[in-house]
Amino acid sequence: MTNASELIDDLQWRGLIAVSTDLEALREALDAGPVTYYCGFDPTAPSLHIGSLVQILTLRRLQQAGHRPLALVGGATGLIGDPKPNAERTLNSAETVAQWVGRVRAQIEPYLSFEGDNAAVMVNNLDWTAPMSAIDLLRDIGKHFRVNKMIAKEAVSARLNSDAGISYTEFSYQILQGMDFLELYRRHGCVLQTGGSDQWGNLTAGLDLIHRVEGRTAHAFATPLVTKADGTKFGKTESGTVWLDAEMTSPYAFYQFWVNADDRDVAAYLKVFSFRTREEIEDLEKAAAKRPAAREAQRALADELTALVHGQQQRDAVVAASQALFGRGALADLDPATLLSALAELPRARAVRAADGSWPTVVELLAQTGLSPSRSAARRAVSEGGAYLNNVRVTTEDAHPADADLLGGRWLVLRRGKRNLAAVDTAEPGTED
RNA sequence: GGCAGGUUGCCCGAGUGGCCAAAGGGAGCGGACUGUAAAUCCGCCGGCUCAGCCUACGUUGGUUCGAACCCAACACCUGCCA
Repeated sequence: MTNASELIDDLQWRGLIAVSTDLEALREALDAGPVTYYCGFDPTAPSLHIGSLVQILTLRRLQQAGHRPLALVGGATGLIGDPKPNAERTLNSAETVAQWVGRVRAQIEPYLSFEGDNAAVMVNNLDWTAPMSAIDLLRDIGKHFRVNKMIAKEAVSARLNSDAGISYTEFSYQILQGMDFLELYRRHGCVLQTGGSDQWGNLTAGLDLIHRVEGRTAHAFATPLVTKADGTKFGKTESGTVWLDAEMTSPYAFYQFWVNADDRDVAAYLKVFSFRTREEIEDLEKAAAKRPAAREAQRALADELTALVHGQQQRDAVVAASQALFGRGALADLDPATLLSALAELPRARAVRAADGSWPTVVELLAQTGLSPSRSAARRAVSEGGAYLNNVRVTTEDAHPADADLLGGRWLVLRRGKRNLAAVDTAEPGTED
């Protein structure tokens, strides 16, 4: 077991502790032996996204230090909805939530070990919430919650002051999460809860409840909100949220997300997400400062996380694809296998010959593949010198691909700007492979 | 309920009868550039069958050769008074 000071120091150095209860008390508890701790994930979508990765990896870090994780998937809280600052959530059906519980659970499992003395346990708060009657909830739990305190919580007060207001349903959310901590304390001796800083109000609801009911002081710490230097929301790209599910965000897109991290953010991301040692991370920071254009730090981060989330094999495939697509060599020189796997990662469009045997113009293809939102934009891209066919700049607006351009006799690679790529398949419909 | 002001492109915001697809700023996009990052500079930034046409300045209708701009009604927002 890693000693407590080392563990806490490492978490602090990584910037993973944004707010916490008494850290000295937590150190003592961690030193006294393996601590059982938990973090909850609500099934609000069929997959978690990279924002949740901070929580998952924090669970993993603590387990690697010898402590015992409980990963809670909120079958009950997912039916209620955690108050968002701006708007009331739409309720999902019980079937949907149940299905998402299964998916989210399967998504978390690979990061934890279910063997050994500190084996992880998956729990679902529906198990203790569903059987409870309204009377039990109001008498046994509700009596310990002061409304004055509940409305003071940031999530609730923001909503009370907003036009959206807040439903009793969402107002009650903190009671359920507080109850979870109490229940896990009773069932598993859980004395530490982690979560995102936006959850702090909910974490403290549990601490208070345990204190009132059990007379015991438990611990909690919250990870910071991961931010981006340009002020936009972390975990989003032009094409939407970066999900952990390979079907929803391809491993290639996932890898590209990290490769494209801003220089100003990459050091912080390494600390939060990477399992590299402090020395290794500091070396990467130095390399980034010295030669930013090489972007070694981004590559290291993308490599590690793609392997962690999608596996070594996928990592190798997307790295090879990225090198092929962004490399210096001519695409025509690539071996067919590498070419095909690289193309598999890209958005795809199909092209057919016109009656006279010619292929559609590059402008047409840019619009069709979605690389440019309209034909006007595609035309502009060409006139600005930002359109490429097989990584060669297209210089005239009426340029057509020629048969000689077809890679492997069939494919075209289109690019707009530095990093937006798409594949065009020219095979006759029905004749492909 | 009364009075006053407002509603412009992704956002902020100028424009009060033709020179307005609409100033300026932000965001975004492209290029240069040191590998897909940043900074900086330059260019672009409604659509199309692109020297032209179409759509667009809250909604609907009207005045006019011509309207984002004038008039009327409606909707929503803001301020002051009750």
